[in-house]
Amino acid sequence: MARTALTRSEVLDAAAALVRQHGPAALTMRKLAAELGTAVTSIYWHIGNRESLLDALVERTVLEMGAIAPRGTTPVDRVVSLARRLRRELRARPHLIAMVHERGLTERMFLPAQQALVREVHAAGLRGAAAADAVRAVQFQVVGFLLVERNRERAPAQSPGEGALWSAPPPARDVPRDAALARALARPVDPDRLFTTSVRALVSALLTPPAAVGDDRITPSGP
Amino acid sequence: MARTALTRSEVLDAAAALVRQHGPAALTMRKLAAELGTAVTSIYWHIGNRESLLDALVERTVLEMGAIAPRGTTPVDRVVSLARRLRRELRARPHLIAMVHERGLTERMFLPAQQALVREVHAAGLRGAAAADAVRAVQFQVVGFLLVERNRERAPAQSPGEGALWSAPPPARDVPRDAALARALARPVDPDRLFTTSVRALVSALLTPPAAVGDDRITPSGP
DNA sequence: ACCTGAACACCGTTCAAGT
DNA sequence: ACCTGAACACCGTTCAAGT
Repeated sequence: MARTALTRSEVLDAAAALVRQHGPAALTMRKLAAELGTAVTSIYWHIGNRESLLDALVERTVLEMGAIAPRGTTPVDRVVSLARRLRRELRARPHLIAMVHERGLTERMFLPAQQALVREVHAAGLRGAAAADAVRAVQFQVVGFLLVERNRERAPAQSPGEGALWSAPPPARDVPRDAALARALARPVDPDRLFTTSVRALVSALLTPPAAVGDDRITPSGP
Repeated sequence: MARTALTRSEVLDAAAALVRQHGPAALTMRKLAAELGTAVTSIYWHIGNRESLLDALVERTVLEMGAIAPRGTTPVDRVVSLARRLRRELRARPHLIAMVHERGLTERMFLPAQQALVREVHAAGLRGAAAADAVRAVQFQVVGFLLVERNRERAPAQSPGEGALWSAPPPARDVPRDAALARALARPVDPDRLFTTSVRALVSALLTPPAAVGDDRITPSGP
């Protein structure tokens, strides 16, 4: 009995520790109370129910996600560097990022990064709606890649995986027989490389003006 | 008492219905048993525990996800059409897709689509490792976009959202003041349009070799 | 082979009662 | 203002027992 007064942030710290080590499922109110040396119900007084506890945890993570500075000289390089640093930051907090995602707050967490993107896209000469499109395309691309990547890491060995399927002869009739391609697809993905390649392709297509060599693109009209 | 013999697929049907309507959290063994008119423990005999029930449900969804045929004439158009049809298919099954994702099976679910991509990328003239890179870049892009989109839909009105932040003057010093851009970013995202724009940008950057204007593509006979 | 109820060990949450 | 234990309504899972 008679421990020092329980504080909200103390509860959050303990909860964050539990989540960090064993994932959000391991965070039960009773375990948390035991960890803190209090009665379960004290937590309710300070934070409310489990849901708002998780919300508070997520809120914290979002705030910790500060602004990021780009590097490089060309606009494409700078945007790519932004994307890569974002990716590194997020990969350091897998569980909490997942919880941010589950709560639909991923976008908000990315707002500082969005502002940096706006700066670079503007510097590249894009204006108005076209600039906004470019910013959002990159943002979706980066966040999306991270989610896919997280997904893949959780299930490292799937069966049948790409490897098994592509080292055998292609099952569908009209899939071309390209040995080098099949070999490449049978190898595991190198996320670093794929990420950089993808972002660079997207960004250079978005930032370089169409150059108008007899191209058919005018304004995209809705389908 | 005395209902017709319980079958595995009957259990799965009932479970799928529960998930479809109220999400996976609403799928409790007791509710499911009540729905089926059996004892809770009968389910254990047929399927095992809750986890393997969910696994079976996910397995089913993956199998339901058949191959998809591309449309259009140019390689870029055909790849974009593949991406768009994939997106439509997946958006029809939000809860189950989320469960597939949680189990790290998203990649496997996309294997048929991957084969279609290989076909198109090959037809566009890419070979070997470069072709594999292109296929994977597109695949990650599509899956990633879907995950981000799902995330956004779950939290339609975030505060402070992009809107609030961009309709006020930019908080960071060196964020450029571009009224049209700010207005565009304050408007809600149009996912259809953004998706098509992004995929098209990525694909055209990946498929068009840096030079070469006069090349003819090598035919696929497309439906 | 299939199904059952009882029991166990866990949950989150509420509430009246303490200080 | 802060903390408590008891109690409630839910879980998933096991198991011995039925047919």
